[in-house]
Amino acid sequence: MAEARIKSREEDYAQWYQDVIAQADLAEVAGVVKGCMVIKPHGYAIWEEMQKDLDRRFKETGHKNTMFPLLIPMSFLEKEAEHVEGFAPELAVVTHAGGKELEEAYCIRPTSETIIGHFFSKWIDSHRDLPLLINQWANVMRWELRTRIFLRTGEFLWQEGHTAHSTHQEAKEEVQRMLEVYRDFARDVMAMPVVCGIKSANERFAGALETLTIEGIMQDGKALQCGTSHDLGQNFGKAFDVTFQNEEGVRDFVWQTSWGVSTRLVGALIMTHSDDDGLVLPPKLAPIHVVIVPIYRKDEERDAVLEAANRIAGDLRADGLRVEVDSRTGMKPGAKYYEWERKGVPMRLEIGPRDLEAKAVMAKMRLAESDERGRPVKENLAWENLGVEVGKRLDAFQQLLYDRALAMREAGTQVVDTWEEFTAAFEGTKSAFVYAHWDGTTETELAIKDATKATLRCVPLPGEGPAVEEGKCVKTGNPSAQRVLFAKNY
RNA sequence: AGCGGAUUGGCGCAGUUUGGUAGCGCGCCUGGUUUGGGACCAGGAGGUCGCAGGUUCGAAUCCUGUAUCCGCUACCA
Repeated sequence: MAEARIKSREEDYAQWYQDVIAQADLAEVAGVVKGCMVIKPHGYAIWEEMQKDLDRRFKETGHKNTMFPLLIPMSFLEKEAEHVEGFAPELAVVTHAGGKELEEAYCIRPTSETIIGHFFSKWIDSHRDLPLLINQWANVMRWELRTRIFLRTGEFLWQEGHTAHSTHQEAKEEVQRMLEVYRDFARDVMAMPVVCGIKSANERFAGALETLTIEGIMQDGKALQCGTSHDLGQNFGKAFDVTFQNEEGVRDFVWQTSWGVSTRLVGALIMTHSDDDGLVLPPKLAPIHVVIVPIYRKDEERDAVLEAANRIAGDLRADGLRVEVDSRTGMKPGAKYYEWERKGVPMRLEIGPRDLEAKAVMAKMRLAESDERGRPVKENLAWENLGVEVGKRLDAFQQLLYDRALAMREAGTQVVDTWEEFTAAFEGTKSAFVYAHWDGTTETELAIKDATKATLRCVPLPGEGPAVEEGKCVKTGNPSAQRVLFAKNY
């Protein structure tokens, strides 16, 4: 009876991912604009929850929001050699406007370091202007060759923080601080454990001295870069002449940082928690915490049930919960159950005549155990103190998701010392988080990628990954200071 | 960008080999009966077959070009 709306993860992981997005009604490929997506209300609502939480964290760390132009003069990109080399191949360029060819072409921003650098040079004169701490919520465009919805699209939403400091030390502290904001957000809000580390020279941001990253592991063992924080040094300061006079009256270039996360996080959320029944959302990001499904036969029952459902919804909302009453007619309760489960709603309350009698509701969590007859376990909750009890269960659900994700990461993590073990971990389409010694050269990094498709995700920061010890490179046998993280990636 | 596959009502597909003017399932609309894990009956609406050329008396079907999507590769948040 149950037609397979969602391909199982085991059968076809990539198809499963697309099916979950379609069935949860999160987004769709635009089609009429190559590589671009339409984010639908349920998907956008998740992004809005992410924005709300992150925006608060950015403001708590002293940043203010801004808006810079979508279009950037082409000459701006060319001012920083590595930057233009890195981004030129994926630029969309505007050559005509107002019915005539432009004197100078604009590109649609792939990121805003250059145009922000230009304005920083206008705004900064004195050490008293520093630090300058801003953020922008924006769309950017990178003309990628292959689209994967939420993970890699031509246009995407993100935030980009840009800061300027008087010393390199202060800039480095900012880079670290914002990485920690991302890590905390991933862990505490997305229920997603991440590995914090430093990108190799080969993987770092075009124009940065150093790029810090948070790397998440997906259910298929592949890594997803979930956020980055860059130490730009004085590269953009020099390119855009961003200088200030220090306390001694000496003019110097500012030290800059930039950091960002994107709507890719929605993809990370899906591939961390969801299952073959569809989307699974952590309560802290779920647009709907609780859906109430009324059950009735006769009209009199219907009125009484709906009245109770609406009253309960009102009470729960007053407790700060996001609640929806599914009062659609002509749809059996079972059909509603499946729909809300596909959409990832963490908790469902069923209320019918029997419950009115008992002054209670039946509660079912999105990840319920099944009984011996294969039916999901439900729990009877009294009306009295319902908000408190629901809140407890949502908190427990948030924790459960984190625990599951952490267990998944542990099961998918290996410490490897031989090339045989290394290649075995990445055989065929397999992937895992593999910690192995590396000799520190780009040459070896590329040779490993060539042989196994595994990429160097990061050099773990202190406290991340296995205990630091010296060893020999898994590929070349040359000396290595510590193990680094390899995985195939999205 | 390279190689391969695809594009036919909202969705999933058949029809293409062998050219004759489009069909099925789901969904949708109306009415009725239903409603504690994906309801049923009856009636109904909806398609210039991705787009542009060409061949032909006639093209969803053959040819050329092109766009978009999917898979692998490559590039990247």
